Amino acid sequence: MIKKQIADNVSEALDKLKLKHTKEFSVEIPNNPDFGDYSTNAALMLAKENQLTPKQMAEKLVKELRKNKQFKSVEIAGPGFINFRIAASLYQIMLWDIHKQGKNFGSSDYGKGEKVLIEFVSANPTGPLNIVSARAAAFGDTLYRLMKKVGYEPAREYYVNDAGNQVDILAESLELRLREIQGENIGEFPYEAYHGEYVKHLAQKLNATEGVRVFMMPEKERTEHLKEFALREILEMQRQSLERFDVQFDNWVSERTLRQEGVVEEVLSYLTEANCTYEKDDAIWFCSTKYGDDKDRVLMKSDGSITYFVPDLAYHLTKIQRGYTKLIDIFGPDHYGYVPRLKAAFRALNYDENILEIIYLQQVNLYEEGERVKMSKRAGKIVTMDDLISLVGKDAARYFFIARKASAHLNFDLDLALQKSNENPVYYCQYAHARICSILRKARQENIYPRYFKHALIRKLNRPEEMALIQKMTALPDLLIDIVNKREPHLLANYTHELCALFHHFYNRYRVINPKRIELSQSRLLLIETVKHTLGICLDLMGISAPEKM
RNA sequence: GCGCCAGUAGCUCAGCAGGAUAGAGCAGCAGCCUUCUAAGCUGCGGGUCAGGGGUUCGAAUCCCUUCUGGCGUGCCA
Repeated sequence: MIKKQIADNVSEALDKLKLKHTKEFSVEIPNNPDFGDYSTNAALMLAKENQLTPKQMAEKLVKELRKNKQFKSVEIAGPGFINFRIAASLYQIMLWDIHKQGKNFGSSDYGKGEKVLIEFVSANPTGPLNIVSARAAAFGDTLYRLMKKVGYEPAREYYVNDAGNQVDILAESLELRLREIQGENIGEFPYEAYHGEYVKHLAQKLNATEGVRVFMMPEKERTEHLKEFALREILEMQRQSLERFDVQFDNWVSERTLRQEGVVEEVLSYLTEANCTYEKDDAIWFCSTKYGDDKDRVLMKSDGSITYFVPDLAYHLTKIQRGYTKLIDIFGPDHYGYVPRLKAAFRALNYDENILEIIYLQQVNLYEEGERVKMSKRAGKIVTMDDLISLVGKDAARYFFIARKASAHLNFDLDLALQKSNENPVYYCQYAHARICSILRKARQENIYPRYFKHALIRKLNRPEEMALIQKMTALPDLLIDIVNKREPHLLANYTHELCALFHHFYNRYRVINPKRIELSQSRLLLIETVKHTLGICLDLMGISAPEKM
């Protein structure tokens, strides 16, 4: 809010002084408070084009800018930075403005209602969700919340790969376990099959309800039946895990359904019409090399079955047909090699490939007693999303996942998370919120309320710690837009932590409630209530609860 | 081999569309509860921003290069 105002002030000053300004300059909050509340590099950036030295340039600007009463001071520093100190009165007005906005603070129409489809998690329906899925869930959901906040119309979608090879293997695994339960000697459990305990549980459940009846069906029917059962159960399991994580999807799209609707044939015909398929070695290929991929890709295998790529491409095309103008896919690191062919297909079919945006999440490594935990899905030896939530709780897990940027590997120390102590930074933020609530409760008991706006009242606020809190809060609306543009929700975690730090400093320095100084108390209550709203907004965007008490 | 991601304090990581003295948490040491929540605060120590070149008023940030680690490179999904 204030940044933009200052930038406008500088532009006005430049116009008045008839100085050129073709290059962009920035307004920043300096890390060193000695350099003021805000600072601009305008003189450094624009000196050259005006044939002045940065210092001369800065002097002219400063003279003009000092006429503005919102600035307590405007100084030149270093090689030609212009440093501003903001008058307390401006901060006071800002505070009131933020307070009035309540839960809407930070909301904007920046996205102009653009329809964005965020696809994430989309794990194979062959087992419980793992840690990477948990990371994807936290990341995708927070991105969704952020985009909504700044005026996009986003939707969350989960693509269910319920038609491929893997599901067949799942059905076979289930059948073997079922035979085992019924006393049959199945020999050694096949290497490729799913070894996880959950398959046994599913088999037990099926055995309890249907028993040997399963084996009275003809083989084909039986396989279908087992598949249906396993898919239903596992999807429900995944849905519940996500719910525990406070992640909901607007839409679950089934690959099988898509196939039944004939999209596979449709896509193949599109690609054929576009003249980019050919036959070789009994298979049908897509010449993706022509469109930037590093090798051609098989569409239909020599056994007549279709590759994963075809229905997935079809699925992406339905997103466009459904009116989305931005498609964001959140992928794990194992999909790197996959994206060029998807982009190639977009190009081949004359869609703007820039509609499709991929965010790669790097892998998550778990550490236990300083050792990396080795996991193997095949062997059924994995730490699941549910395990993690049970272990560290939803709030902590979400915070951990969001606090690291997507492109960085994430080392998750289980011992540390297990300790459930103050080592976990999420408590730091939640504690600030609970603390504020506690003060507000106390104030109510003493019949002191923050509600009423009076100039005399907010003018009581002038301490550096108070100004710092207000300054931090005013930065939120721009920050949210910046975060969305960069697709980097971890910046929100940083911000939240910083805001809380400012509050804890303030708290330790000053008393809020002081019956002898009612107006000061009221003004500080107004301040901390505003911090509470702001903090609540941040936590909510991350899907972390904001406790009233701890 | 090629591609992607990473290398910043003892550990985990911020900072990177160039900006002033590189930050936080944890770990270590020393303090702060008769007053609104000590899951907090204050102070101290801790760095060749992997190495080397370059671009410029200025580089952790941009370019080139070397080294190290991870991942990817299926007629799997």
